[in-house]
Amino acid sequence: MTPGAGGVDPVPIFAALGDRTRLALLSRLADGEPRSIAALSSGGPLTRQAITKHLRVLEEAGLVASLRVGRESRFAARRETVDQARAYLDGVSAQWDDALARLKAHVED
Amino acid sequence: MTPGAGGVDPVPIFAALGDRTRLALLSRLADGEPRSIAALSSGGPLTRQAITKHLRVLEEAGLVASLRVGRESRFAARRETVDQARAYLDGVSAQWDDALARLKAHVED
DNA sequence: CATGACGGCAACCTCCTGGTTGCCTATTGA
DNA sequence: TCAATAGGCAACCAGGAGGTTGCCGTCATG
Repeated sequence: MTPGAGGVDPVPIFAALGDRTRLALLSRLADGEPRSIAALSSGGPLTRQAITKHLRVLEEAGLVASLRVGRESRFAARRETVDQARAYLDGVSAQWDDALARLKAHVED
Repeated sequence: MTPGAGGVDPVPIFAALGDRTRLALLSRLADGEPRSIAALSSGGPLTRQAITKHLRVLEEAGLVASLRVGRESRFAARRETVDQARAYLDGVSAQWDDALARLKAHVED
């Protein structure tokens, strides 16, 4: 968990992203428009229940937020969490750069 | 899989990242230095076999590359694949921006 | 050359995950 | 008011993931 070290645990985020169905759901929600469970499960081959479970996983990872409105619950993507995942990967890359920089400095001293 | 659309399948990459042990391994390897399986499994509580399995998962996701050297196989992180994951998340964020931009344009027309 | 370190292979176990089905509650609206 | 729609809850199931142990091949070296 070394890189970034920004409090947030990236593991559940990546785990949530590591499933095709969930990644597709997030992608559909990534325009910011909240959608109901029924809307999200219609069309696809999966049961409403399966979609619900995936949405809960995304929600617990913070990638999505739900809001109950009348008899339906609308889900929308949370950009913040996506950015945290990006930041973590940035940290990993930065580690590389630092190592290279140190190596270079050492060679040039 | 919509965002980025750059050929590479991001799902196995995120799935590989979505495990604490593997994320820690990648983090240790992210300085570019290749390390042997024995080196990577010494210290931690896990068996060499467990570490090996995790390394194979990382390798199949393209996050790591192995090179046999004498009697040991050395693993090193592959920056390229980390960047592909980042690029995917960039694509997700971009979808947001586009939607907002379209909305704004629509309001202002 | 014989011994120890490195690692692959396979069997096995347990628990979690993705998915289904059935049923029940609540809200909507004709 | 009552039927239809949206969704929650729980049980259940198959398969995969993470991990262990045991054993065997290979390379290095005292």
